[in-house]
Amino acid sequence: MGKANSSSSSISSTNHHFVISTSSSLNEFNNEEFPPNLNLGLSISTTHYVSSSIPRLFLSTVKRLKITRMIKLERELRRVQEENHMLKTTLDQISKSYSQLQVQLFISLQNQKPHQNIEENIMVSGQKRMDPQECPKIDANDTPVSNDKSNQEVSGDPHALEDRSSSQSWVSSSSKSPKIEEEAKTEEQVVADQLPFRKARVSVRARSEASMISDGCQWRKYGQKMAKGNPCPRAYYRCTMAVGCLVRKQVQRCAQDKTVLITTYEGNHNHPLPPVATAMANTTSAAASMLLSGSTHTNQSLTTSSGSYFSSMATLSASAPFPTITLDLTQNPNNNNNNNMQQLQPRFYPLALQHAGSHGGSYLLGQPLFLSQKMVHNSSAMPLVQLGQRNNSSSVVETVSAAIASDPNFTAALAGAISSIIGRGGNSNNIISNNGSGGAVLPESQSCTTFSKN
DNA sequence: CGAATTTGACCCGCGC
DNA sequence: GCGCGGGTCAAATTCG
Repeated sequence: MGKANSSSSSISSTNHHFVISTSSSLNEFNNEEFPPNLNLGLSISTTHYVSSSIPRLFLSTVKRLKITRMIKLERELRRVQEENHMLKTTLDQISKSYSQLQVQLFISLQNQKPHQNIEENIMVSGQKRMDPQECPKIDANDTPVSNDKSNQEVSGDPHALEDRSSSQSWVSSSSKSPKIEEEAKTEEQVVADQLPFRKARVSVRARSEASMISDGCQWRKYGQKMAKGNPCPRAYYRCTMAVGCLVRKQVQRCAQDKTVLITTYEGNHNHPLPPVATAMANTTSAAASMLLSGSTHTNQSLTTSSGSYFSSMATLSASAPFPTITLDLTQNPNNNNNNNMQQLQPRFYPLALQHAGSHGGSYLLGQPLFLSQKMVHNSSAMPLVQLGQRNNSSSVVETVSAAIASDPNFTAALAGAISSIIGRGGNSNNIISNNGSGGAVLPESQSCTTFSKN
């Protein structure tokens, strides 16, 4: 500013004091966007007193000019702050929309080959297709292992998102080949560029007597520890289906109800998964995606509509250390006053699970879908997809995609996905058999599949 | 004998 | 800085 301006400001008699306490918005403006005068005005953040030696008339004139100027600056500042606030809000919304679109895109891509055989294994969300040599063990799991769901969960969108956010450590510590490592790194970079560094987890709680529920993947135990607050030890497993697979899981019995087995998955598979696992992965990935894209909002409870099988709620926790999705399916479905639900009981289990502890002998299936969810983000409850609907043609992916597309509320998306699973009943990929009524028959023991927070 | 599991030691982050 | 707890490593052990 010119000399005149400088002098005028220096003789200001006002006690005008610019406080730029919430200057974050201002900082975002380029200097060029700022009127030169504004910069000057803001720079004068201290009170300036009048010199008594200056003629009174001149002083009042200067004072008036100064006050006028200050008022203008204040208005400008207010306007800029409001504009900045609006821009931030808009950016926020765009970011969320972008995340959701990413999920949908991924799901759509996967959906192009939804019902292929294992030989045509689909790369898990956003993951590259592996060379047969890189994943020699994959064919082994022709058994329609249901735990795919766990895998899927890990490998699905959650992977896409989680992996990107969490795989770095896994990759770096793994013994994968340089080629794989490079590819994985690329994916990670993509994710890292797109998402904040967060690590999502998806847990599965199953009511089972077995020590572990098979999920279609091959796991190797690498540790066991006693966790605080739980008399039951926690076992640590890593996926061995492919070299350098980033997925790990923890298995522990619920302290309150030892019949409930809690399996927590983390990371994305870097190899193809059995179709069933892939389908589930899509569902869980959608959940994780929503979780990750929702940022840290306040926890919210969501009660499903009365017409669906989902009587309780799912829980998504974005709180540290890891955002986790919790789906509690262990509750007794009979408590649900849904007629359809009871009709399916007690023999229909949407999620095929295999008792790993029994060496793959018997399969555990989740009880009739019984979801409990708490949503972290979006509060608006979306109408749930009726589980009673038995659209065999709709895949989990499709359902989830549609649900997410119509509303970001994950609860609904998950509900739709699971409902489609039920609807498919005796999918060839499932171990469970179709009893003709669209439900899967559960042999012997019953288990609940639950996604829970660790 | 090789692969998988067990288990104590170690590392790291976090709270006090 | 120290202790605690979660997670991982790796040698020892077990299993097929």
